[in-house]
Amino acid sequence: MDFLSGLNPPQQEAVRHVEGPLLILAGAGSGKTRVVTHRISNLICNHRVQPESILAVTFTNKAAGEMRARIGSLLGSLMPPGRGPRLATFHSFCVQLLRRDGSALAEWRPNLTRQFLIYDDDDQLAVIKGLYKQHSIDDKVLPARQALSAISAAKSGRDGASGLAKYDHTPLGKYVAALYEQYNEALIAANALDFDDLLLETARLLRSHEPTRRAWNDRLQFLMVDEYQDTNRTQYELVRMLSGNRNNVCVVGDEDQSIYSWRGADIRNILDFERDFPNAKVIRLEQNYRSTKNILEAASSVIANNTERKGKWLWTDSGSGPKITVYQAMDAENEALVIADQIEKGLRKNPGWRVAVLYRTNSQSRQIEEALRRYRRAYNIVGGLSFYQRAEIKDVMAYLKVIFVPSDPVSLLRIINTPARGIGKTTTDHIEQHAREHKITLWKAMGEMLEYRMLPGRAEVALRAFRHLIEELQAKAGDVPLQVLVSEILERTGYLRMLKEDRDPSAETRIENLNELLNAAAEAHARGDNAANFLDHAALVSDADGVDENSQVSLLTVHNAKGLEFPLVFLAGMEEGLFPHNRSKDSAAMMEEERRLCYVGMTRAEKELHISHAQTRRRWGGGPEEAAMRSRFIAEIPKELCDFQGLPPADAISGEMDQLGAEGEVDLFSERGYVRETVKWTQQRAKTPYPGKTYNSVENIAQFFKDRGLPPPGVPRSSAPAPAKAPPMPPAPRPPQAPVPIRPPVAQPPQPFSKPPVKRKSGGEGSTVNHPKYGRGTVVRKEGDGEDAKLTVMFPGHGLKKLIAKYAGIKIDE
DNA sequence: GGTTCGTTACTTTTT
DNA sequence: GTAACGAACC
Repeated sequence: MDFLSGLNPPQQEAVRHVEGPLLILAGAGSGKTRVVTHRISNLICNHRVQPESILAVTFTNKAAGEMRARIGSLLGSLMPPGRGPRLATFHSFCVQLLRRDGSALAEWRPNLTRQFLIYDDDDQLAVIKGLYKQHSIDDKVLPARQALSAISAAKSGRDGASGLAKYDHTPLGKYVAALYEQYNEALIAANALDFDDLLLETARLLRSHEPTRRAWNDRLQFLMVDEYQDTNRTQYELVRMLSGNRNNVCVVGDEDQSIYSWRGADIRNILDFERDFPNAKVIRLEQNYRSTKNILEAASSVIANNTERKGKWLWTDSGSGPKITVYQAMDAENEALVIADQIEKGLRKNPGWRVAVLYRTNSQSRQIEEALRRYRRAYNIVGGLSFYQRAEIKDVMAYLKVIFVPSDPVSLLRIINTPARGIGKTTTDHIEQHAREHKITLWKAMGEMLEYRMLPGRAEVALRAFRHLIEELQAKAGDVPLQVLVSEILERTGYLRMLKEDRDPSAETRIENLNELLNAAAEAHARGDNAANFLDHAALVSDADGVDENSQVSLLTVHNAKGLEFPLVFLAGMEEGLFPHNRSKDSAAMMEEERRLCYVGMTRAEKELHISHAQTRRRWGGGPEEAAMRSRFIAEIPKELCDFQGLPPADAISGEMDQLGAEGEVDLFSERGYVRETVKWTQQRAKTPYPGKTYNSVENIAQFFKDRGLPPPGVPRSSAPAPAKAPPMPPAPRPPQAPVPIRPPVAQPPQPFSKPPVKRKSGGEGSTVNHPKYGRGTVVRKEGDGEDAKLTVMFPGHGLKKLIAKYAGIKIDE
């Protein structure tokens, strides 16, 4: 079978390459995913390579899934059913390997069993804070977060623990080294691995345990690594050891897109590849298939200011396309409104386009979200606080961990008094002290103290009841499906009751999140996952996994946009101090990374790129408006490629002024008042008065619309399982009068959402169902069939609910 | 022991 | 604008 057609010569060369090391320097948009998938297919189909003996490492789980799907469709029936290449991120591959062979590590890491827990960021922080408490270290002297990042840098960096030496001469020095030791000891004692450990311990296992290494070298014949420029030292070692003597290793990367040096990524891995793997073949992919000429030239001009690069100049066959608009807003609010306005205009012209708003910091999303909500435009936000990071979800997951691994101190302390059950600080302090003194786990200490009646009466009763509760759940755990266990946790621990009795409006959203968790557990069970897989999954999902292609508008950081493309891209907040970020101003190397980040952002755009910045911006809510200068990166774009718009820039070159308003149809010269007029009109049309209160947290979005008896505008947070697309809206009457534009031309307000096509079918989309709690609702979307079908149902007064037919106990009306 | 309220610091980027 | 913490109350 031919996997070469439609590819350019260097792409073909890469696909044809079989044995030996290969470095593919793939510029932005040069079709590298295509090359990788075609190459894997070629190996399987034409070179009789067993699919399982290929390991391809991607940057996100989502990228792995997409690659799997593409290879599947390339090979079709040629792929033996139920088989396929191994596709994973470094972290998830390491978890698989350690869950399988990790016991051998106990020789070097006492206590380690294959049932280890994965400690995420929160867990790590809890460990540090526990140590602080133990040693009475003041968090103000050395913020726990800072200690953690120092420890992580020491673990994953090139210098190892000696990297801590730089703290020696600081007031914190005496703590850091000790903390590093004790932190690691705590994890070892808890049979837990943090993200760094997953890589480090896998490397140690392969390095030190020959049978394991040999087995994996036999198992894996071909290795591929995507985004190689963002691998760290440990990942490099893993690549070396996994490739064995064969050196059938193919790495794909672009030094201009290296944006993770701050978490240990080492650009030398790609720069030195030819030295590390002698006889490596190098292939450059320099034809860009993604962007217009203008966008590509602008991005290339920016990145050309970096010195630390191999140097290349991408080219494209495509037309020049429109100029890049550079909009100067009065303030951040205006910037957000103008972006929302431009999204409406853009989507009216090109209804099928997917749109991304990219920014440097997550906190910038708030104002953009608010602007989009004013326009009633559904959006998908990636990152920020993800589903599995929410307190209520973490609480329930902590119960699961305690049930299966009662020795885990972090989880135990998290839930021992959540909901409040009379086990207070004094009691837990006692238990912790007892555990430390006798060098036993908290769980054991708890047992001993109960056995020997070492606690005051009230505390003892409470603690005994808690222990009993956990033991009962443990007894059940093995026998029931995961979702039943989760539901038992919610009921028996009183967690659900606690939320139901909570008058705080956010409690309701949290209950909804827990329902989502139940759904997720049911799905996991249906897939054949057990509790351990479920916990692994929760720890390893990444923000970028939450990108939803079905969503028309996505909000995300530039970091999360890596590897993605959108016809219409907004790059917001291009100001000195923000992008490039203030913290990167100290060193030239960090500034170059900011520039690479800017390059990544710009090259996401296929058709149109809109850059914006504000003259003033508040650093935080209550603070003052602070003057902001536009980013140096804007100045690095050739002026003839730009269309300068918005307020006359204070720092503008006079020639730019001529451009203002000259472009005719699309005019971005919207003062705040003008955009407000547009918004007002929009709201009249949609009959959704905007009360002036800011609904700035995700929880509040649902509330906002619920209060008004309206369906929510769309997907709230990406990481939560996504509800269906925008639900039907009541038809809006025409406004009495269009606003008098302060300046020409008028922005057309967005159209109200049209009703999705209704299929009349029993239990299908459009049919009515009856739910025991929510009453009658309309099925908006249906996935799957029979009793396993997943229904997204609109319940008037309760909003959108995603249900699994079998568990929800709903009746379908005919 | 639990809850409420006021103060504080906070914003890079994330597997 | 808000999350996290601690003091002061119940």
